[in-house]
Amino acid sequence: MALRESGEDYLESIYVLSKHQGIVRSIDVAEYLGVTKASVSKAMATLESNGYVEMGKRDVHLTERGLEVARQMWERHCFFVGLLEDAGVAPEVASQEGCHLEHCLSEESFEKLRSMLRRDGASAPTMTD
Amino acid sequence: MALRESGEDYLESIYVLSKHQGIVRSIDVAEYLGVTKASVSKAMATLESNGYVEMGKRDVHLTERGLEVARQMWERHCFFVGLLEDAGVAPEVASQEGCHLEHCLSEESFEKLRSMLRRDGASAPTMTD
DNA sequence: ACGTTTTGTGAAACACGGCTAACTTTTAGA
DNA sequence: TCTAAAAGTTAGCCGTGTTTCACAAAACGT
Repeated sequence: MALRESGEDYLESIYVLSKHQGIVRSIDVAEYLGVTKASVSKAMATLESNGYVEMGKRDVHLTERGLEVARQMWERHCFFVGLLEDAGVAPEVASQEGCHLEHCLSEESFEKLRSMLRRDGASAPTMTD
Repeated sequence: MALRESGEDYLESIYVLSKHQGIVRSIDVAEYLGVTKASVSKAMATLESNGYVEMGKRDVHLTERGLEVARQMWERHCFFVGLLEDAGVAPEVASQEGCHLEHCLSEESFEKLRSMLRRDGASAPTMTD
């Protein structure tokens, strides 16, 4: 089953939160994304059944497969946010809009765009990979 | 009521088709977007009730309000498609992915991005405004 | 160790945007 | 002009992703 935009967002947020916290719980994801814990619960069930995450008693973590997607999304996020910030967009707006841009391109297209614009990892929005 | 991505796509396609044809019918929009005429019918009803289009006996046309949105979307479409093509993405892929990119940014952010990348109207994908 | 608070889940509902199927209306050809 | 094809509408369904509300299960402080 193909991953949708919201699924990618969930994976990405688990990835980002795990860098801050180590252990990530559903409630953390809910707060980070601004959705209810019921939404996270439902989403995690789907992601788990598709092999993107594993759920322990009181934590969620990415599988190898989920990690790959999450890293890619985060990379794109950083790229687009940096690009927008360089263009003069306010960080908060850039971050918000980058969240949508990051889901629009295929792997190949993204790589081509990044090569052309070669932003050389400048200004990761919050932290580095 | 705020316009969603699909609403913007409908307006944009009416705009593009009207430049080819003059008169645009629901069926033309359906074929252009690859959806059923039932979907167009439903969408047009919503767009009309929100003042974006007006429906004659056998045509649909944009209101001033709808035209403004449509032109903006088309402008962005051309920008992103051109950008991707310059990056080496195949025209067909670029066009498809541009369709999604065009909905991600606010007016302000788009203008800033365009200023920075200054692509000077090069290579409008199909026709000019 | 017990009760309170926090966290997670399940059921039911909703919005959205598509679809099919059946129907009506319009257009247009013989 | 009349009938067949094309175009449009309506009703009902589906999948996705939310929500709220009620409840279950852990975790934690005293």
